[in-house]
Order: sequence, then C-alpha cells, then structure tokens
Amino acid sequence: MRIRIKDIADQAGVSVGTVDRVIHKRGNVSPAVKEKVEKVMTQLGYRRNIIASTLALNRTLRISVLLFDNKDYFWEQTRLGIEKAQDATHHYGVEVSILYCENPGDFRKKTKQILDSRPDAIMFAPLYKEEGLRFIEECHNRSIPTVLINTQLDAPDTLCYIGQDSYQSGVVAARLIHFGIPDHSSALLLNLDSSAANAQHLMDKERGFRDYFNEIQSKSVHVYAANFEHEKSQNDLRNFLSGVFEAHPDLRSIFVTNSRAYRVVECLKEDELEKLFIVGFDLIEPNIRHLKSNRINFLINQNPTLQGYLGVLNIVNHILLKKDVTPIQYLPLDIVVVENCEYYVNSDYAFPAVV
Amino acid sequence: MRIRIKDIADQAGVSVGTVDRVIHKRGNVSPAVKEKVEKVMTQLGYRRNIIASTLALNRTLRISVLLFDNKDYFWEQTRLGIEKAQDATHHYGVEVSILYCENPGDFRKKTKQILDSRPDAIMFAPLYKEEGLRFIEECHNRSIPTVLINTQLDAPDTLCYIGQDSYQSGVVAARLIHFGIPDHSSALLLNLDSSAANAQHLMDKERGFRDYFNEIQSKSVHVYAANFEHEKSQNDLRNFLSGVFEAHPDLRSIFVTNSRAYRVVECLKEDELEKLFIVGFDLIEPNIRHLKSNRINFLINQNPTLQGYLGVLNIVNHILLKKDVTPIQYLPLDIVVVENCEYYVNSDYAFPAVV
DNA sequence: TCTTAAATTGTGTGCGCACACAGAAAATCT
DNA sequence: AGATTTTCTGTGTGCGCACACAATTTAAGA
Repeated sequence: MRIRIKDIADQAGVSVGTVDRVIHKRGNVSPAVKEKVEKVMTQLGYRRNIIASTLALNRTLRISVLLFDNKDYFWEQTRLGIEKAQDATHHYGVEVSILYCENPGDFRKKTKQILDSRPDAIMFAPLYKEEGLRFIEECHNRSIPTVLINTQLDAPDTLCYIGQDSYQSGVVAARLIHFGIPDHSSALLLNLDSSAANAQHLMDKERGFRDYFNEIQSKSVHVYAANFEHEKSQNDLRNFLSGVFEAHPDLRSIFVTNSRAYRVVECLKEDELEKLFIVGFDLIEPNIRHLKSNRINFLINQNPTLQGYLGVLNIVNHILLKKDVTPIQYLPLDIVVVENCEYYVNSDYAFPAVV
Repeated sequence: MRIRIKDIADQAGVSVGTVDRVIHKRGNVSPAVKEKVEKVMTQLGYRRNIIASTLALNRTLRISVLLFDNKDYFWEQTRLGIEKAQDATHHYGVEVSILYCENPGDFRKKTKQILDSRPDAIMFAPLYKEEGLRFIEECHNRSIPTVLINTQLDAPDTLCYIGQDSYQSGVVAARLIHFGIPDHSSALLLNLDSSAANAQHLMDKERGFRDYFNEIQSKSVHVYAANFEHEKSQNDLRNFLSGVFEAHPDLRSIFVTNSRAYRVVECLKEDELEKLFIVGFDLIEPNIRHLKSNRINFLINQNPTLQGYLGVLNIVNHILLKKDVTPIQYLPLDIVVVENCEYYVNSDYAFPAVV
C-alpha cells in the first residue's frame, strides 16, 4: 500500500494540514509535533506522490532554449531531442520555446530577448565563450536556472552541463587513428568551417588528441593541426589539402574535429583516400554514406538528440520534481562503424515515452 | 493553455460525461454528438492529461520478472535497471517482483509460481528456448502482456523484445577482430560456461561472426568454434586452450561470446596473450581491468541495466499510458575501449528520473 | 394516448496533494 | 482577570480525470 499524507496524519494524531506544513517546511509547527510527524514519515517510508502533487500545483514551466543555425543537421537533431522531451513532459505543463542564432552579435541579441521574456529556466550551448559566460552571469543574477549543452564551460553558476567530454573525445579519436596508421607517419587535425579561436571544445579536443600521441610509446606519430574557414569552397579545400600532402608526404590520417568530415572525403580522389585513415564526428547523412563505402573509417557519435532531450528533462527534474541534478553529465563517446551504425541512428530507445 | 475535457464539453455543448464516453469509446453516445465531440477534440488539439488520468484511475500495476542466477554480475546489472525503473514509476502504482532461477527445471517451477500470482505483466529472458516458448504461450492464453529481454525469440505473442541484435553483435565482433589480426590467421569463437545448445542468442552470434569473414574479400580468416562447459576449472580451461593452440598455431584471436572473457585472460601467460586479439562482452569488473591493461582489446557493451529499465518502462507505457510499443527494440552495440569505457560504466544519463 | 423499456445525457464523488483560510490554543499585554 | 496578539492546528476547495449513478429524452409496446 502506498502511504499518503492522510496516513501520516492519522498515525501522528494530527491533521493533514500540519503534515503538509512539515513536508514543505512552512514553519508554524511546534517542535514536538514536527518531530513526531517526521518520525512517522520515516517510519512509514513516505514518498511524495508526484502525480497528485503535480496536479495540485497546477503550474507551468516555461523553458527558453537558444540553439544555432537551424539549417545545420546537428542542431536539427538537438531540436528533435528537445521536442521529444517537450512531448514527454507536456502534461507537467512544460512549454519550450526555441530561438536560433548565427553569430556572436546575434547571440547577444537573442539572449537579451530571452531574458526579457522571463523564462523559468534556460538551456543553451555556449559556443562563444565570452558571450556565454556573460549570459550565464545574467541568468544567475536573476536566479534563472541554466543548463549548458554541447560545450562545457568552467561556470559554477549553472544547473548542469550535458554533453561529451571534449578532451576525451580527442583521446578516443587518437586511439582509433593509432589503430589504423603505421609507425612514423603523421596525422592532420582539422578544424573545418568553424571559428576555432573562440570555441573551447575544439581546443579541448586538440589537447586530448595530442596528449594521446605524446604519451604512447609504441608508435611515433606527428600531429599537425590546421584551421580551414567557413567561407571557402570545396575547391579551396582541395587546394589546401594538396598543399598539406606536399608538405607532409607521410600523412596517413585526418581527424576532423566536427561533423564536416564528408567535405574532406568529397574533395579528394580515390587513390588519395585509400591511403588515408579518417575519423570524424556525428552520424549525419553524408558521413554515414562515406562510412558505409569505407572512405571514413570511424565516426564518433555526439548524441545531439540525447543532449537536447536530457537538457529539458533535467530542468523538469530540478524545478518540478525537486530532485538533485548531477552537475556534469558526460554522454558516452560512441565509436561507430558500419556494422553498429544503425542502432545509433535509430536510437528511440533512449527516449522512454513515459515521463 | 492546456485543453481539458471541460473545454471540449463546453465547446461541443455537451457535458463532460459525454466527452468522457467518446474518449473511452464506452458507447451510448448518439452518432451526431459523437462526431461533434470528436471534431472539437481534434480542433482544439486535445491530449489526455496523463497526470490527472493516472490519479483518477488509482490502479496498481503488478509486474513479475524472472531473471537468472542472482550472483552473476550481468543479471545484477539488469536488476539494477529494473530497480531504477521501479523507482521512477513508483507513483504510477507500479510494483515489481523479481524471481531468480538457475536451470530449466527451476525455470518451469518459477514460471508456474509467477502465473499463480496473476500479475498484470511479465518480463523475462528466454534463455531456454523450449521452456521460454511454452511460457510465452501460457501468458498469451491468459492475456498477460509479456516483454522479452536479452534473448530474442521468434514469438509473435509478446509485447516487445528489448536487447541486442545477437547476429549483428557477432558481425561487429568479427569486424573488430578483422582490424587486429593478420591475413591467413585464424580466430576462435568460444562459448564459455554456458549450455550453448539451447541458447538461441549464442547461435546467432556465431552465425554473424562467420558470415562476416565469409563475405569479406580483403582477408582470409579461419574461424573455429568451441564450447567449454560451466563446471570446469581454470586449469581445465588452460589445458583446453593449449590444445587449441597446438592444433591451430596460426590462432591470433579469440571471440568470447559472453561476459567470461576474463577467464581466458586469467589462464594464459603473458607471451601467449601478447599474440592474441581478444574481444568479449560486458563491462564487468574483471573484463574492464584486463581491457585497461591491454589484454582484452575490445568489449561490446550489452547494456544490461538499460534492458531492465526499458523493459519495465515499456510495460508502463503500454498498460497505463496506452501508448504504442515498438515490438523490437534493439539496443546499440557499444564498442568499448579503455578510452571511452568510463562513460558506459557510469551511464546514469540513460535513466532520466522524471517519469 | 399512455406505459414501459431502451438509449442517451448530465451530475457527483474521489484519487492525493497544495494552499488559502478559519479556528483553537498559548503567550503577551493592560 | 480580561483583552489582544501570536503561535499553532484543522478544514475546505480545486487541480483534471474516471466512473458510478441519476436524470432525461427517445423509441417501442399496449
């Protein structure tokens, strides 16, 4: 039998109102009675009935989310996860509104807009370090709980971070490449299409990647890092890589630090690709295609959908259910090859409908 | 604003009772009114409030689970997942009772016991094919929904299967071994400690493993399969393997089809291990230890915790929330190396507390 | 047409909890 | 001691829904 407040009240010889006061620490209870009630509560093993509690509270929870560039597949998947969470928590009165931004200036504008709408909680990816930290501070000043996804910042005033350990994802990439290339060859770490300067997680990945090769004894691998900017065309990329090949004839692998590995594959010739061991991120369509045709060797899954999903759920957990939230929640670094790819792409399993 | 039954009733010019009858298809509603109500419902986008609904129903859900050998780590983890689910659905009135069995005879005894207790739903792993199928039929006759975990059977009369695609896990294992061994060497597939004859999933793994090597062109690998029985000691295993090494001097890898890979490692000498590429299952303590010291090369994670967790949640979804349940839910085939191991071991992320 | 049965519709109560408010008891002040 | 404040405790209502039961309308029978 489930224990109700009424049961405790009867057992303790008081009314439900008094028990209620004890549970919610509303005060106005004499010490003796308080103690008695608490004793009975632990004795009977009382657990708040979240169902009834939620119904009675009858409150809504407005969550604001700030994402990036809505045409990008990665953020599209994140949005999907958020929608699944929204769907799953609909009956808790959760309302999620999503804004998108494209650059630091836009970021500042949208964050202001979000603050003006006075949401109950906020979730975003602090791709821009400076702006992100400032936004976090603003939220904290207004006591709005904040969840970070995708990019980890050293900010104590947040509810939690949900995403990968970027440093370790660089280590895993290095480990996989270590598998596939000969001794005394070299590896290219490529930041493709992103303003790497301000992106903390890319720097962490590079650190992890380099550290791995520095620490192993069994093989000697030279690591080169390079950035290639957004605006350039496939032809530019081709020429750029040709330059790298010439400068480093012993190059046997490329680690693309984001989801753009397909761009590398698509600008090279077959005979060039055959010699190259390529590791990238994210199960987006072109990447999977090249994985299946063996041009990309490994992909690391960043679980964008799960990031979005868990972000929302953690907010609900914290605010509505008053549960403790783990401050740092590292998602797994899934190693994906052709043979296990499908199970990550169709990963509905991760999102139980009951909520 | 959330739409309530009352809103629909007002809009359609009827009482809440009538709307209720339409929603639950209780009949006794004139066709004209029924149509009108349904129209208003879709118009306003009505969604049943699960919170209020659950509270009003005030029913309990008794789930019986049958697991194996409670000292085994794998089933221990499964139990953990079940407990997490139980915890998460406590307020829905879910009560889970777990029984353990050790052999086919015991299985039959325990299933009888379960049926006698008339549970609302049943979950178990049909390790014994014959007995499993018979149990499923019994459940079906009594219209008790049944969830299978871990071992997939071709049984249409079940609610769903949750676990890995065993065939494909054999394929992935082969792929990983393919990575690590030279041309014209051979691989041993080892069924350790289990009565492989009656275990469907072990046969599927073997099929996948063999198929992979049969289909690839780039390398020629000979596959040997062997069973080694439960009762034997480490010394027996040592002698057995020595025999295999003599018979197949070109042996370069061992695929242990269950969680006992550590037993192989622990009975061999360093110089023997150095030549061997070992792939096994499950993130149990001894396996992880050998993975970290490079004696085991890859582990495949079977997600026992998630199996247990999702099994219970799917039952709740089906019975209490009346949601559609996916009949086959394959969990991912996580490829685990030292560098990404930790994130799978501490995978609380997969179990959102909100439910 | 009136009676009775059948079909259809409306009303009331409880699920367990949160919270506002009413009420009782104790403490403080004239 | 009586009046007043302060502290403490009990009661009632609503959250949205499910379901039993009452009330009404319609159809069928005499």
